[in-house]
Amino acid sequence: MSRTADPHTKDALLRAAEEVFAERGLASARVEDIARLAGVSKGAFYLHFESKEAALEQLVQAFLAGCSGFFAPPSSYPDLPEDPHELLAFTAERDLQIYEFLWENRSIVRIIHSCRGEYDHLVEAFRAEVAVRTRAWVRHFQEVGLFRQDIDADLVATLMCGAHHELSEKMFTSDRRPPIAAWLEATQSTFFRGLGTPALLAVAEDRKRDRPADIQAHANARTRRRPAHVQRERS
Amino acid sequence: MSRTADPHTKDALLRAAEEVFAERGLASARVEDIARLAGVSKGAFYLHFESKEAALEQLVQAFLAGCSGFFAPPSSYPDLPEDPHELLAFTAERDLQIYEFLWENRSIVRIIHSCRGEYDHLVEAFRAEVAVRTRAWVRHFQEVGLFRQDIDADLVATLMCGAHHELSEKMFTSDRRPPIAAWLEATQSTFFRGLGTPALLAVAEDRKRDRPADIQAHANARTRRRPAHVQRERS
Amino acid sequence: MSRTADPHTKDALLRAAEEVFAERGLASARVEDIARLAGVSKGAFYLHFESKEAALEQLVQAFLAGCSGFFAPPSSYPDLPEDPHELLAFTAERDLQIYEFLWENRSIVRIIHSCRGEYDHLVEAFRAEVAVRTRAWVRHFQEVGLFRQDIDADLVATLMCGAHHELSEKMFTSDRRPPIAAWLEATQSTFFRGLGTPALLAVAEDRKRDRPADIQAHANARTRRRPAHVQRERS
Amino acid sequence: MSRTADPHTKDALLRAAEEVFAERGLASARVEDIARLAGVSKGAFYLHFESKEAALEQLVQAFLAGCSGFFAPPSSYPDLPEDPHELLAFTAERDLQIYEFLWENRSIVRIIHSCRGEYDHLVEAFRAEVAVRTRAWVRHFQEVGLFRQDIDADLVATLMCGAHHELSEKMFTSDRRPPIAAWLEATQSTFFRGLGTPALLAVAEDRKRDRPADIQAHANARTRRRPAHVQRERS
DNA sequence: TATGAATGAGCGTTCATTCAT
DNA sequence: CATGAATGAACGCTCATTCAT
Repeated sequence: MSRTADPHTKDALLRAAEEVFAERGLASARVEDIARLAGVSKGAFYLHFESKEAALEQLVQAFLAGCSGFFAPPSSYPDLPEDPHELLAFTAERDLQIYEFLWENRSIVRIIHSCRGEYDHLVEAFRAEVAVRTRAWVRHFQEVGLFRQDIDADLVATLMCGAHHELSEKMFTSDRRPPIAAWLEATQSTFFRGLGTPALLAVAEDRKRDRPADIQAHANARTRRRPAHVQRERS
Repeated sequence: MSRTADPHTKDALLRAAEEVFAERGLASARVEDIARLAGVSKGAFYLHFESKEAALEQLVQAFLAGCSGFFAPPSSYPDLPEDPHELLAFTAERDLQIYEFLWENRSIVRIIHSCRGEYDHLVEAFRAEVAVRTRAWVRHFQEVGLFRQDIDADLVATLMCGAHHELSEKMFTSDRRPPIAAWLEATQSTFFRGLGTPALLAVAEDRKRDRPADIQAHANARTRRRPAHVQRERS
Repeated sequence: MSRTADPHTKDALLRAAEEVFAERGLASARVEDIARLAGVSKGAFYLHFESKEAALEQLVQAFLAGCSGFFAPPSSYPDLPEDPHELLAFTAERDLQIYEFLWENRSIVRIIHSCRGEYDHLVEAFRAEVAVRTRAWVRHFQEVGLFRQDIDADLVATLMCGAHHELSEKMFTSDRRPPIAAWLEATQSTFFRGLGTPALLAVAEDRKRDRPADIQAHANARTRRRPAHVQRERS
Repeated sequence: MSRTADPHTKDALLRAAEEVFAERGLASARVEDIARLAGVSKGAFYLHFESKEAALEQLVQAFLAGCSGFFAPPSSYPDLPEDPHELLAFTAERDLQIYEFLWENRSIVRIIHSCRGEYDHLVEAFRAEVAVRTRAWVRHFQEVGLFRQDIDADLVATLMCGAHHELSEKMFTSDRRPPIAAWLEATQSTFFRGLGTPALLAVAEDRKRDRPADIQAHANARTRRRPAHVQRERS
């Protein structure tokens, strides 16, 4: 009976906000630009969001929720494989998924990277959580005898986060999809050598022999973009 | 040639700008705040700077020039030691100096980290240059047989830049000076193991034996704050 | 002639408008609030009223029409009693009815009192009319020898209007019904003494002796709310 | 040394605000209009006032302060004359001064009269205070035997406030100065008859004989416009 | 040089009104 | 008739920049 809401509008606004925020920064992103890019009026923006900040928050939180889903701490996997082979396979696959997700959400990642100053409360907790989880994984690897005992888990987590942070940024410098699998391979190799025990290196060596560089086979493992309500099928 | 302006004013404005930019972000830093903090009027600001952006630019470029001085590519050192021991000592000392400089200039570093969006042209070139120089050093280490041949210098430079980037940020999370030398020690150890040849590891092992943890001896090596043209004489 | 609209809707909208206007003032009353309070949509509001102002106008005019009905000039009563006793009884009863009506419509009265500035064209004519009619009554009382000849009917009408205006506002300061009859008694007494001839005072004295404070007998004389065209049948 | 503030600006803005508020009502008065009328820019307005409301508040409070000065309660006059003749002369003079002041500040009075709804907190206290002081005067007249004992001081104060309220509004309906003294004469006469004891009436009669209508002699007693911070000498 | 009052473009937000359903 | 999403003109306020002193 009523005029039905154009289901496109809110999504279009979110996408437009994503783009404008990523392009112009948060403070200088203009609501008018977002609305124009979404093809609606400024008023329509305020029909869907309390404020400019609220739109950013929705954007960021949807992304963060997605991230969290991919990057849980080891304690949250009751059936985490004990076998080193399988554990490495598991983490490798998880990293691929994460990078896939980051690639899909590269606009938001850029926004988040620029969330310094007034808006960083939105991501500070997230950054801290990522550091904590990374450290938890480092410790887990120490406990199962794959990382050396003489490393400082906290510092190492910092280095790994930074390296991945930079690597993921490198992904976004061009619009072409980078060879994620190869990058991860090299990154893992570096950190495994840098932090691993002889046991880890042996297993890694085994794995390399098993997978003769067929590592591109994941490219179809489409992860959803905005996981919840905003599907983005893309057959 | 009349009496020149109070040389204190411009300097005070730069310091104030540094603080306000770091505190409030670039877009929401107000010229009025900068002027007030410097103890001068808004008008005085415009006697010294074309615009808010110009002040930022001067600030950033003075810092970048300082950075460049510390972090030259290997080709610019005609007398770079060939002896691995000395080379490692040289790079270790250089890294200490860089971190010292970063710590001294932590406000600007924070600003630069937030230079996304509208202002990133100011630092993009710098980031790229850092990456290029890091890669040059990686290649140099490969050439002298200290880093493995099978690593991708470009990717590895990315990882190292990212790790150091994050590590330097970690420096700024508190206002207390962190144990820089220990951090660098651990970082170098990780990357040396991750990327080095057996030759490098042997040398590193030697060095560790030689320096029985006296690594705090640098704490007084005050580097000047704004190295180049921004001297703050008027003693 | 199709089925007419739900007659409840327009009425509900008028009631809601009355409440919202009275509560928030005219300029800051929002159509959306009115519609929500009436339990209909914003669109429905515009099915019944041209604009926000039109709704106000209907509201005010319905009230003014009601007022006019109660407070006609003496010339419009062909059978106005000539006997002073009866005339005083008539005007006393009329005043009670007016105050009763004002009490019933206190929301609108409050709105009207705030109708300065942009909307006062709606009530200016009414105010003027009230003044004119009051003056006509003053003159009538002069003609029948109850008010003194040496008073300025115009000025006196102003004073009386103002006094009643304030008195009626005093009614609305609390939500409890005030002792209207006593108030009117005292008010009439003051003005009768202030303006009346000895003849009037004698009659007033008589009347006071006749009515031994039975003045609350009117409290059940419910006058209808919106008297004229806005009847709320649909019983 | 600095560019000195145009002393005209703030005053011009206050006067302009007075006019625009009086003309358009508070809610729909546009800052831009005020600034334009004052001959300055919108920004200049905010240089002098925190907000639109703040300007109104300054305007109103300066006026209220002036009013209070003129209309103190009897208790604040230690040397209030006991002689009825002199007391009446005193109050008559005071009323003239008040009306003079109201006439000078008629724009603000109009604004205040329209201060219903969102802004009435500014004047509610004032209205209440006026009522309280009026009642105090009524009681004083009762105590000195000039007003009858059987009147309700509270109600009577309401009537008098209302009458004067309306009378003062009548002043503003045209731009020509009304015969204030004559109006007050008639008003006092009405209320003295309505409320006074025979003693008061006798004194009033005396006074009327003494002053053969020379009542316009006050017209040059210019009271200053904005009394507060702008002087209040007039010993 | 230095000041700070003045400017005015710009932006976030509101809300009366329209219109597709 | 009814709905409520969409529109867009306002308007309050901010702040970089100018300029008279």
